Amino acid sequence: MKRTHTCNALTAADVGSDVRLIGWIDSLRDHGGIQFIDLRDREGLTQVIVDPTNAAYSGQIDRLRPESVVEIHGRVCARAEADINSKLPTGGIEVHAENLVIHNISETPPFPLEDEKAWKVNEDLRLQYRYLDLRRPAMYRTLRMRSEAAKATRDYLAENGFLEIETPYLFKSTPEGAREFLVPSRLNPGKFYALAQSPQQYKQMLMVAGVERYYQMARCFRDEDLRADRQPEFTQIDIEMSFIDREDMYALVEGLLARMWKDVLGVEIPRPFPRMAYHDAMNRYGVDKPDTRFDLEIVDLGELFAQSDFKVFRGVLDSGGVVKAFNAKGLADATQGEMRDLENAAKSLGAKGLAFIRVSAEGEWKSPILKFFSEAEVAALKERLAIEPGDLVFFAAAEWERACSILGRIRLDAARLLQQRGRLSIPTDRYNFLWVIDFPLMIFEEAEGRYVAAHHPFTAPVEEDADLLESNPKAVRGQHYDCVLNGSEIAGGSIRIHQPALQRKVFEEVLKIPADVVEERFGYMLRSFKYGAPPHGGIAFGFDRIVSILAGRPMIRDVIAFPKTQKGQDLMADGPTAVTARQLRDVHMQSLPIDA
RNA sequence: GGGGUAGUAGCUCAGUUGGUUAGAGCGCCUGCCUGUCACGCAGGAGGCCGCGGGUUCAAGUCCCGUCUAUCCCGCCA
Repeated sequence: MKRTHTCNALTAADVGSDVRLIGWIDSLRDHGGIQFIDLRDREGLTQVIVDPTNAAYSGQIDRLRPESVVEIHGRVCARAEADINSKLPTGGIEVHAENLVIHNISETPPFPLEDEKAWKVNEDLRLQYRYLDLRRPAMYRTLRMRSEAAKATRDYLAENGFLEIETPYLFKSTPEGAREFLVPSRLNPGKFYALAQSPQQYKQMLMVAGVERYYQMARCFRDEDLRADRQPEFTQIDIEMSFIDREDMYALVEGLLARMWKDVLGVEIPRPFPRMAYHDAMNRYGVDKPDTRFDLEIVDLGELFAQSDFKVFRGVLDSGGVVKAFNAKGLADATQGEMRDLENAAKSLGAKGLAFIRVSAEGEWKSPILKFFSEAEVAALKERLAIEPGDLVFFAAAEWERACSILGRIRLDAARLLQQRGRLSIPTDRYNFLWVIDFPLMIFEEAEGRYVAAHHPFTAPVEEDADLLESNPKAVRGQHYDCVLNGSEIAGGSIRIHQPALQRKVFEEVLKIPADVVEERFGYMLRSFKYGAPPHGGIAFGFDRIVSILAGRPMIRDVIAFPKTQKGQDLMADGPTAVTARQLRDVHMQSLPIDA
């Protein structure tokens, strides 16, 4: 080994020993007659004393630059009392260099590598030089947390009898779900693989195969537009179990998350997790992944305005819609710009406008719609929404789901504004895990004029609802469950259908997929179910999202070693690229002009 | 596909109603310095103001287009 110790290892106990250290020059302080080098490796920093008169290396030290890699041979010395640096674990000692080997002189880095400065650097530059970005302690820390989270996962699942099994990334195209990355087949001219968007079908086949307990840290590929929390390739903790029901899955998952939080953060999380029905989540928080760390809950005003003279509200109610509101407590001083942003956000979700009541510090109500309310309605609003001076109340009147979504979005935006004003605190070290359950199995897709699976077509209906499959599909609840943490969906799964007849019925009669298409896409699956498919169910965790929450980073790019940009580019290696005509010919493809 | 934000020195940014030679901090280079740890001091170099077009006597600044990054909507069974 080139080193005897890491740069975080030496303490007063090592004084007098001869050591070899190797690492990067974190900083270089030249005082003329004496020079200080902070030598850095992934573990920490050690101060090295360089004597410019030392003939063993005096000819070389002028070449030293920050980020160069050097090997130091020297003796550990105690620092004088006044020179001790209490900010460093190694601050009580320093290494006096007796010899120095320069392994690599570094050019000046294109951006500062100090954590506090680097976070402000343009991300495209950091991505282009990702190997330098990752050298920063904060980035190394997230990589390490990710590794620890993966290890906790493997430890826990292995202890619970799970087998880690790899499934193919090269799968066949199943255009039912997300857009896929296509891979041309050289050996099968004109045919294509698709990169797996998830191991869903394989893991169910493993259950038919009698594996009983499967998991995998699976890479998944989806060719959809990206977001701060979405990458074209991402990692799932993919789990499937046989002979279980929903309660077994909740217990397993709660145990796994508790283990991760314990092993990575040293935090005990309370169990069992609370549960909330999808309808309650939408009604109270306006989303299916509520952040329950703060209130600002939505209130239904249907009864209040059922007989109202205010035509806008009354009309929506009469046509089957809802009227809802929530009190953004203490936000009456929202600026015009902020109100405009909120209204635009509401409009982007299909609102016609964003009605509000602003209550001044003196208690005066100001609102464009106030004149339409009766005195009784005003009094009732005040009571239902606990309206006080300084409050700002938002309304939505629309069909149920739209009204919920609009206020759900405004609720989150309002919370952010309240946070900026210091009137609402949403602790980042609070972990509100939550099960969202009782999702509808199917939703009616207006554009296609048919029902589509809300989750995926393999989800089993809740048993007592199964009779409604044909008569009233939208009333059927699925045995689907989402695990939500602080407003992020971190896992989702379901108990699956394991009887071939029911699965075929869902495909053909409910989802209206033609029989020949069902046979082509899912024929093998239906066939397998005829040979004794066990009852089974599973779940998949968004591993990148979990790690980003553990690490306290707002975007998953920060917890992926080599992420892609919003346009799917790898700025470091510079992909994707064009390929040669020869490569295309090999896979029986031809490149056409873009506008052809 | 749509909407927003940003792009000025290696990095982070300032640049007023369009007006002389485009600035600051950090970094970089040179020199000095034996106790610093974001060392200090003195001096210096460094600019296609993203790119293309337009308006104007005059554009970093105004207009149009375009590229890149980013945030959001659609999309993500």
